[in-house]
Amino acid sequence: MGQQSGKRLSRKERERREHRRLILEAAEELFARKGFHATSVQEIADEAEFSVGSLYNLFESKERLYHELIEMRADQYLRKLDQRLDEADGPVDKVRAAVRCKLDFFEEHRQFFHIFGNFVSGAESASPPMLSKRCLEIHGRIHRQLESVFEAGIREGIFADIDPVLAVLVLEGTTNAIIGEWIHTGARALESINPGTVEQILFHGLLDGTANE
Amino acid sequence: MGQQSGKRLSRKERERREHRRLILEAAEELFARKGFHATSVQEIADEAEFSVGSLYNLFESKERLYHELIEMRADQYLRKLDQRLDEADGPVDKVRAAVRCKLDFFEEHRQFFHIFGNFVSGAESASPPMLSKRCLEIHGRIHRQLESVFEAGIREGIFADIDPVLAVLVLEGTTNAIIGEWIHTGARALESINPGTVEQILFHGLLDGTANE
DNA sequence: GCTTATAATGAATGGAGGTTCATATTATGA
DNA sequence: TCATAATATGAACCTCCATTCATTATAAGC
Repeated sequence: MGQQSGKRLSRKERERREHRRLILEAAEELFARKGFHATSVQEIADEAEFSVGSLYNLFESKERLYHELIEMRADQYLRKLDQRLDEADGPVDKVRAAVRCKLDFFEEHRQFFHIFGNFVSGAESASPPMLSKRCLEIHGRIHRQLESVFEAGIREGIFADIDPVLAVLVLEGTTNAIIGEWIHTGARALESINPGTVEQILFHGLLDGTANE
Repeated sequence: MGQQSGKRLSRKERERREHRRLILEAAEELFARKGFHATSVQEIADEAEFSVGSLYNLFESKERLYHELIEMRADQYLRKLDQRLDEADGPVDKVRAAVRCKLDFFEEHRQFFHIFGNFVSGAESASPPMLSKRCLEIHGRIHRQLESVFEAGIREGIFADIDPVLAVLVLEGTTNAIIGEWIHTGARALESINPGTVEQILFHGLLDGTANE
């Protein structure tokens, strides 16, 4: 009985995963709207149309559920970023790709930005129980990916000779602020903000290129 | 008895304020380290060496205490920013002043960054009970101040013709990311990050000025 | 010193919510 | 159809606090 070999999963296992997915989605919605502490397990279960007990059959604890949610999205994002970077040619295009990738991702997972936001600000030890090892690792990988793009660009003389770590921070900080504002003002889609303008600023800065000082 | 006219406060009143200050400081330390929900009123009282009851004589509720703390720092920051902007001459210098002001402020109130971070990411409705009206108003004022700097700069042809709102977001996002990283890595002081470099990037962008495309 | 007003105290209260587990339900297979 | 295993359920349990308030300590006025 049971455990199929290789790819194929038993119906049981497929159902289990589907149920987990449903609960994770319900949780995302609630965590995003009300935060970790203000969301009760009962509410999550209700929203997903399961009992509390079932939820606890699928997840070890509320905290673990929270972590798995973040890990899921972080993984998803990392995969998307890797792919887009791979498709792009040359440092400038790769930076463009990274910006678009992030905007696209958070347009699709708008709610997640509220959750993600908690660890933007370096709030590791904060209330929603600190990120899991796994998350920090993904975060590190994303940064390293981007750093290497800048390193390449600097080597090729395309980017100014700036600490790549700083460059990544500027990239991340800028996109975060823009996404935050965009979500905050409830704009329907990111059309309202032209990604080209963002890139324009990132690449050329705020000063008028024609004038001086 | 009591209520002095004009400036002079009764000893009672002065003590009252001093006690409030002590509690706010203790609360800042704890909220920053553990977040709003994970910090108990008992702990705050202990840290400040008061009884829980006394704390409740001085503050209406835990939530109000939290809000007053944020309002206090936000006020402080707004005053500092106004002053620095006033002292600076011309748009470029004013932007420089704004960057330095922020770096200075969070170097002095490092802990507060963790609390502040919660609302950077547009997490208005999140767990630490949504910002007070007052806070949002201060936040708005800060942004408007900066926007007007950019507007002036654009009018004078010094800055590129970019939506001032966007320019402010870039400024805020960049500095947030840098301060976050700086605190995160536990650097002793902001010397480790040269503000000049930050300004360099903000003004001139990431591309090498000498090369092209 | 005595009386009264003012402030400080911390044990008791009440409510909220994470987790468990005895029971009920459904699926499986003979 | 019945016996057995696997799942689902939600009420009860237990812990943790925010808040209150009767009591005690302190200060002010006489």
